[in-house]
Amino acid sequence: MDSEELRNAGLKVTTPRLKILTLLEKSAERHMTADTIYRLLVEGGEVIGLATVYRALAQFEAAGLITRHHFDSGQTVYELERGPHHDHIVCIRCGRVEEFYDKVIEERQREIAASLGFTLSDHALTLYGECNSQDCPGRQG
Amino acid sequence: MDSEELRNAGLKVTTPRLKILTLLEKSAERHMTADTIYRLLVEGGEVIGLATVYRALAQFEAAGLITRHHFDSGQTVYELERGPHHDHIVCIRCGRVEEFYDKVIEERQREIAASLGFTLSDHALTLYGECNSQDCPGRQG
DNA sequence: TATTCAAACGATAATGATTCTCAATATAGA
DNA sequence: TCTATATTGAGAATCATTATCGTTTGAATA
Ligand SMILES: [Mn+2]
Ligand SMILES: [Mn+2]
Ligand SMILES: [Zn+2]
Ligand SMILES: [Zn+2]
Repeated sequence: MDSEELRNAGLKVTTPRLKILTLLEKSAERHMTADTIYRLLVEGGEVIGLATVYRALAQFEAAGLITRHHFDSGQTVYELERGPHHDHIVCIRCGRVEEFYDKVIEERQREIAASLGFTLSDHALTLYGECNSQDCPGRQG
Repeated sequence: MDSEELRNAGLKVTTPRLKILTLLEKSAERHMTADTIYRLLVEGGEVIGLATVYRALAQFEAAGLITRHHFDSGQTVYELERGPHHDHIVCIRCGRVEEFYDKVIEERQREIAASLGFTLSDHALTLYGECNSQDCPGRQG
């Protein structure tokens, strides 16, 4: 249950936190902005403040429950930390986000950091391009 | 001369643009925020507006004279487009930025995009870690 | 060289995302 | 159930960036 996750993370089990966590789990879109989360909850009839959403997301991230990404769109997007690490490719036309993991790239990153005298602690890799989805506007066809 | 660069880029040769371009060329730090550029110019006795700096940087970028990066620090940083493409590693303690280019990673990116049905147009890769610089605060020793 | 006018400028207001403040409320433990 | 404390929601504040607007300037032309 979500209450468990919050307790394990050292966070009090509160109604707003449960609402947000549940939304993150059930939503079809894995990558969402704070405002999107806020809006979805409000549209769903919930009473919650935008500041609370931001606060909860910051706490979830500190607890390792979620990760945040800065795609070029400007806003920060959040996603539930489930499964192994991965990076992203974003369609510059329709915004679709796909995930990938590449062992070779991950290894090279470690080697590069080491060769430059850095102790690697994190990385951000995002690819941008045009997708071939049937729903993507601007597809030649 | 810098005037040449502006003309070739299809931009009028104006005093503010020359000041900014010259600063970008002469500054020891290759990666700077708009505000840093503005402040350095003002401190140097120049009269210029922050809005003008932002405008000029946007035009320079559109003209391919500079590139912009979004490191996790929040603000956008700009750098003169000189030499070949490269990515960055940033020290999370002192903010030092080093550049690198890795052929293997670049190739893998193309392959990954293709395998996911994307036409790759750009990418952003930034590594984060702790550097071993003598000047880096928090170094053990 | 003087004239002209669209482009560019600088000051400042506006915007959008995120964070802070604070009085009211809810949680976890006694 | 009672209490101390953490959390909440509304709205103000902040920070980076962009838009507005009256004035100035670059560069083409007379
Ligand atoms: Mn993801
Ligand atoms: Mn660089
Ligand atoms: Zn698409
Ligand atoms: Zn350092």
